[in-house]
Amino acid sequence: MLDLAILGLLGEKDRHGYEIRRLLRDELGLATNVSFGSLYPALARLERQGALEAVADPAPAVPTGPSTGSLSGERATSRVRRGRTRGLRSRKVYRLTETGAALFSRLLAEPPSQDDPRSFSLRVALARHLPPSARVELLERRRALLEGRLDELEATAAGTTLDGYARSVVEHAAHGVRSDIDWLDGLLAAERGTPPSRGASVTTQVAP
Amino acid sequence: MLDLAILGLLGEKDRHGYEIRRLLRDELGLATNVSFGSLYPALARLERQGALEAVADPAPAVPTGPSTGSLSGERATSRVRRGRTRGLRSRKVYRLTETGAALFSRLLAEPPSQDDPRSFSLRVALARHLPPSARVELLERRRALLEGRLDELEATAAGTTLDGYARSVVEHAAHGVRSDIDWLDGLLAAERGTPPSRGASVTTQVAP
DNA sequence: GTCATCATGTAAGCCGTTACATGATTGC
DNA sequence: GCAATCATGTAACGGCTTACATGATGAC
Repeated sequence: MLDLAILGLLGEKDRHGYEIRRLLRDELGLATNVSFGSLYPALARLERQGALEAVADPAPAVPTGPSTGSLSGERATSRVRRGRTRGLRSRKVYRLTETGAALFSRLLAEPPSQDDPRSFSLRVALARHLPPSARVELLERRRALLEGRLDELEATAAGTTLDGYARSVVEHAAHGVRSDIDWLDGLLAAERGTPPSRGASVTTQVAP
Repeated sequence: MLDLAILGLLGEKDRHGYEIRRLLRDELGLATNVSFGSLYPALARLERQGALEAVADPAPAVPTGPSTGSLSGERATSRVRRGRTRGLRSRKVYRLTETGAALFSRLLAEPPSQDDPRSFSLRVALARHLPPSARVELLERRRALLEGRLDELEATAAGTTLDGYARSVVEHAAHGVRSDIDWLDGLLAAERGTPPSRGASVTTQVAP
């Protein structure tokens, strides 16, 4: 999970750990901040595995390239390089290697863990890196799973053993699942180029 | 989390582990089955702590008594005792002790972990055991938390850096949070004896 | 007599957390 | 010069999962 998210973020551009943490929170859906105690070890591990490599700092100045985003990088570099001799406890910027890119594809393609909805959401958030057929399969698998869960929830709600509070919880859960299914249907419709219906458009237009 | 759920279930009546697992799934909202590897150790631990005690077995057959409680225990014992000499690997039925009941109240009252929505849902499902003021506080705290989360999500969605898929994920998440808030508002209204509005009633009437 | 289901448990390990420790940069 | 914030890391631990091992019961 974390690995996949990190790799995905690093696919866009080189970044350092602290920045990744912020992006994890508000670029991808991961509501809560990942803790450092899990982020840094993950980065270290990925580096050991050869999926990432530390690039002393991004953009060794010298604007020889047409680089995008290098400007800020350059400034950062010069700042660090110029820095106090004590240096080295500054940002550590990582770059995705080819091995890492391959790992990313592999992780992204593998089925999300049944539980932990974040595993699924993350894959959708990164869906642009997936071939269209894989996208549809991802969405449809999830849809089937939710359909099953909805049945269970409705069966439970039909039972008579529940008191008001417990029943309300179950009914609200069922409502949430229905809403998820509707969302997936919207995404699937967009995926197939079939606008769901004129007038009532899906909340988001997904196509590039 | 698990402890609280177990204690809650055992508060109603004596049960054995396997049964608890089933109830965890479809009586309380806990969608997915708890694994044995986590359930049985939890039961053992609670027993060691004196929160539970094993009562050889409750009542198989022999409808001699109107018994609630101890009588059935005796009968159960007899079945197990009578059993194949190899016995003893049969069901192990637990009863909630007073210590356990106290522990239950304590756990139920303490604030749910911010993450893991199940922690909150579980408390709502068991809300009948909570004094009304605690119920309202539980719901309002959650409401405030969700309100904050919604702001964050909307801010993220407003950002321009997201591609279609990521944006859709964030927007759907925001929708879910709004739906949760509406649900809480319904529960709070019911809690205060103020029916939300005529015509559009809440999905569930919570009052006894 | 054998298969499915009910029932209890142990062992290893994953994935994350909190708490702690440290250093660098910026603004006042 | 000091505080806030940015930044990286380690240590200990927690809760849950999977996989494994075992036994009892009932149906056919």
